[in-house]
Amino acid sequence: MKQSLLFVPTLKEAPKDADVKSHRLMSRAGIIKQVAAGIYTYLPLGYRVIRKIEEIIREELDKIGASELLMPALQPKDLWNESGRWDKYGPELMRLTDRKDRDFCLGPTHEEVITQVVRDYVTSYKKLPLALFQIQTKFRDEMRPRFGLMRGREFIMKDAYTFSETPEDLDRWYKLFTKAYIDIFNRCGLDTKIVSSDVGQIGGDEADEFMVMSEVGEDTITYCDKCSYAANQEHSLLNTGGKCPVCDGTINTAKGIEVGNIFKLGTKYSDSMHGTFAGRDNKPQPMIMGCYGLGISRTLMASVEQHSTENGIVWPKEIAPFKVHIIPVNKKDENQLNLAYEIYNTLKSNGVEVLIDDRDERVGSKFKDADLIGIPFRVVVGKDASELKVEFSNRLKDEKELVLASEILALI
RNA sequence: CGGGAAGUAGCUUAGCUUGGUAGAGCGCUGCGUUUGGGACGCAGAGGUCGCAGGUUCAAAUCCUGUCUUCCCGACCA
Repeated sequence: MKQSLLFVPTLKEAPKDADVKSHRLMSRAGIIKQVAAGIYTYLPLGYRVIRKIEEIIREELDKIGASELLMPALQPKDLWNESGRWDKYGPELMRLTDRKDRDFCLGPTHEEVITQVVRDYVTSYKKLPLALFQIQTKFRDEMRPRFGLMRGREFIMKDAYTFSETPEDLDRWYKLFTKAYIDIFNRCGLDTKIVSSDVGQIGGDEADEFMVMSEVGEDTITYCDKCSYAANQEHSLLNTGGKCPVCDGTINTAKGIEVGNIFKLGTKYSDSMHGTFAGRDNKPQPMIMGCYGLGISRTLMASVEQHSTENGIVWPKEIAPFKVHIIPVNKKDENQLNLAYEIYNTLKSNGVEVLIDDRDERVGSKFKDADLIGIPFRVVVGKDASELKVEFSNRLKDEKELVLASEILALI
């Protein structure tokens, strides 16, 4: 892609409303633009990262046998009355009426819709188990949206639901999703801790959260300094210096961003919404459900929070909007420009996502922008172009070397 | 929803105390000079001073109301 054609509106100064690092950087780097409190536009660069995260999720969920569907954001009140949540959910539920004055809400989550879908089609144990997921924009009228993409009123989420015949099968799915989540977050370059949590609004029997350790996190995690014990503080009620409930270690606390949560729902929704199937004895029994959320826009935010300095982002390889950034120093120097395009074409024809800064900017501005937008590999084509040499840097390792243009493909 | 802060050009902001022609930096347009870390000169464009009412000869400035945004808290994934 030519940078002159890519819409990357970078800013020298961050908008004053951006307070946390990731918000400042994403605003300055042309990743997102705020539209209202907790509502954002994903600009081309940001949307590329979103799609990378989504693809990783699709690959990993495909591996465990979950299939993707897409449910409506707009949902009728009737369905929410079935589960009883129309009245229980409170003002966080975005409610609206259509022209006939019928009540609807914008889905904050999709247990009701998915239960309706599955109960109407799956009527026998022979059709179980089933794992379905979607990637969709969710709506929650937060009392206080904050920290950029951290807590939005509109956000992108992957939500999955499993339907099992037995508790043992639910346990199996729960483990499969746990493993898939670990792989997804690893591939997104995020270091996560799995902590046990309260079941909250969604309800159910058991729940775990995937936390990215960060000072701007809203949750407090208690964890043991010796063993692998970790829990959300609201759940564990432990404090720093306390004794580990599992071993003889000591409890520490740290802030975390919740990027994923998984719940064993049990029969909460299949009971209230008649999600039953004919069992092996031909008697109706409720489907045993699990639900598995993963905040995609929040994962983007957490990743920037973790992989950046005040000067810019350094994307983890797998979610970087591009892999290589080529910067011709002086466009008027034919040697440089030709070599830059030669490298560009070679990389492109080898399937490498590459961005070339072909803009009529001074090189200083190009470097500053490149630092900001954080593409992991950088190729600077400058004064050594006549000898076919360029400066190659791996920004993840912060090293620079002069290499032959022909070597680049092997270095990335 | 309680407490605090802030709304002036695309972004950052000065001016407000003490009412009297709305200023700067960045960005943008044109011309020239520059060209390995956000260049320089000259000439320009761009503003319902959040909105509504009030006081006044006169309001960005004073008063009232309202909307929006951010931060802390409570709540929530």
